[in-house]
Amino acid sequence: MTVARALLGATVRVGDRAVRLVETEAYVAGDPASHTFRGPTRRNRSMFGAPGTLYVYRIHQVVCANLVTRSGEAVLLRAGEPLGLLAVNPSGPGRLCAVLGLTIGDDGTDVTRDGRIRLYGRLRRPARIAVGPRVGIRRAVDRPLRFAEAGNRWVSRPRPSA
DNA sequence: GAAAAGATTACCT
DNA sequence: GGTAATCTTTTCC
Repeated sequence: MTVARALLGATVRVGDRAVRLVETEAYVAGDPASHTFRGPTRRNRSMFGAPGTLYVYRIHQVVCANLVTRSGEAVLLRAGEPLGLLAVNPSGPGRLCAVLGLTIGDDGTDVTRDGRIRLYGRLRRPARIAVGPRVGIRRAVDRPLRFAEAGNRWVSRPRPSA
């Protein structure tokens, strides 16, 4: 979850589209809410890959992207601030992936080697980081593993206050 | 092979 | 604030 905080303010670029991350969630080993909780499966195999591997999964009719930090642990990219002149709304995991053009086909991509998908350092440091419970899950709901840039308009609702 | 659950989103009350 | 849409993966018989 150290990485989840460090990613706030970082830039993610996919092809010619880029966003500045303003909201993330950490999923760690032994976390009942994590897809890795019950061991490796066909879907989450990339989440056990090397750090920097992209874990993309489909839920309902939407896809969400994670960045693997350690084997079995990953950071969910929840929202970003559009860079450039994008008339889009990357506020929310599904929307963010749609904006970046990420698909299930990008699952398992190594961000440190792939040229299309890349991570950049922070443009500017978040003024204040808000921490709160994660959203949308049914297990371990109370764990404060959600991180967002305080006051940023692109943070998805409900906005963490602490 | 069939049923249930899910890290979502949008729309209705 | 609550529920439906919608569909893939997982899990159980």
